[in-house]
Amino acid sequence: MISSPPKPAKPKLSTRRRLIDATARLFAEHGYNGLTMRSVAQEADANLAAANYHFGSKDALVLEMLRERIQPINKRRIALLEEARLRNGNVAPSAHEIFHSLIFPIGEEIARSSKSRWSLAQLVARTFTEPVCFIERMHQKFFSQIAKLYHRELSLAFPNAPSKEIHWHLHLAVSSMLGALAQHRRLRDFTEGVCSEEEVGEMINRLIRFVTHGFINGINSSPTE
Amino acid sequence: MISSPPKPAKPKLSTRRRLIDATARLFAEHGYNGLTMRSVAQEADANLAAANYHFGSKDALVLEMLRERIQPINKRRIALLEEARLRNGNVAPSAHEIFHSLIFPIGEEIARSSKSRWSLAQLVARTFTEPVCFIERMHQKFFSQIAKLYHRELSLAFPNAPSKEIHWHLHLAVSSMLGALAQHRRLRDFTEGVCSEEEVGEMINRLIRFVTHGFINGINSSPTE
DNA sequence: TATTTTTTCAAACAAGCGTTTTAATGATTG
DNA sequence: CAATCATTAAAACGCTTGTTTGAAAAAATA
Repeated sequence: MISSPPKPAKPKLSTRRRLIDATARLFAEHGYNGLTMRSVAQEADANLAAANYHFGSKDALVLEMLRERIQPINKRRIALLEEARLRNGNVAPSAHEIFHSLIFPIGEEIARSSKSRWSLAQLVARTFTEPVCFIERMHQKFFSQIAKLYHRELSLAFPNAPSKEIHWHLHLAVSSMLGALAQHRRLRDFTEGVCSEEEVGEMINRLIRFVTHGFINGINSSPTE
Repeated sequence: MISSPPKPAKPKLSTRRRLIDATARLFAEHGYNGLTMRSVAQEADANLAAANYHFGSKDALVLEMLRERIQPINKRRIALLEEARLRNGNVAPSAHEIFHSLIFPIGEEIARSSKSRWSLAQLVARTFTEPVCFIERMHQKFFSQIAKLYHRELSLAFPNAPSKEIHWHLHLAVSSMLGALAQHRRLRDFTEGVCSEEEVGEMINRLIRFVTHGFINGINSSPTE
């Protein structure tokens, strides 16, 4: 017999919290159009009207979920860039440091969200793939400035490379990152069971090396003026 | 005055043909869930019931469209591999030749489909991103064998590399390819107008170089035994 | 031309969607 | 305790979805 209260296992989170978490899971799995208010309500163990009460609409709910999930990643990116700059004594960070700061924070967040580890990977990837226009707008708002930042940073690391080449290969690097995140759940199938989705850290490290090398060699084998 | 018939501009294609083409456009743009039978009928200038009459269901329609679009690409891939092998006198193709054969056929198909050039890029990418389970099954059917083929080919090109490393980096290369295809339509926005989506050939060539370098350096900076 | 088969069309079907409404509940404050 | 507020709950709204129906039109066959 235990003296603890009969229901200690469920310190039930707020409805709002459960709705956002459920939205994240379902959006990652089924995309915007495949996510329904009813499925969210069921997954969150809440009433159908709760989501509309707390957020106003489906759009606003998804938008809030995305904001909450993506902003800390971007802040961490900027922090890692600063860190590298300080470590080098105000010398421009290397390509590897730059792409580490871009990709590593995602790995950290995936590791933090212990349950259904790689759902965040899919969520980030879906943000870029979903055709819904408001996501594009949000994405532009959230990511256009950080894209400019990385272009500046890479221009410092490769002062001889033309701006257009940096644009091209940064685009390829970001696309590769998103592709790898989106495809991660298929890793086991694709590799016939040899590689496992559990090895998220492995994936992140290999991915950083992969895009770094792709970027450097791409830049170097292009016209330098 | 011309002797040709009064309506030479519209040698109207068969309803079936128009339905498949419309499905391809709308699937690429809006994904499976965003594609509706009514939108297909309107885009194809056909009756709502026509699609169900010719294909039986929405699933079957999309499946047939995907089969028709993807199979020629895979055949071309295998042909290019054969070509490279013959050119080298039965010596294993290089990494660049291998990834060229993987990616170049997509560029060819994009160039062939003159109208709305990059919609095929999005279509191929969406095949891998869409959560609909039957697409996953189809994808497995269409792509698992070709994945094995490329793993074999790369094992010959890098005889000292462990099989698992090849699996990892082939997965990254394919993911990068899909990511680049999916993100291609954002190229102009992402690069602040510096790069244009029109330069499909540019993109394909850079992409081939990018993943080749990423793969080679990734393999070489891994344990070799 | 007559007959059979194939294809088109408008209309309707049940099911699922996001959202709204109205009432009941719970918590907070005076 | 009473009163005010925030939250939950069930039911319904109008709309869109994929699919089916039955008759009209077109094409093919004899």
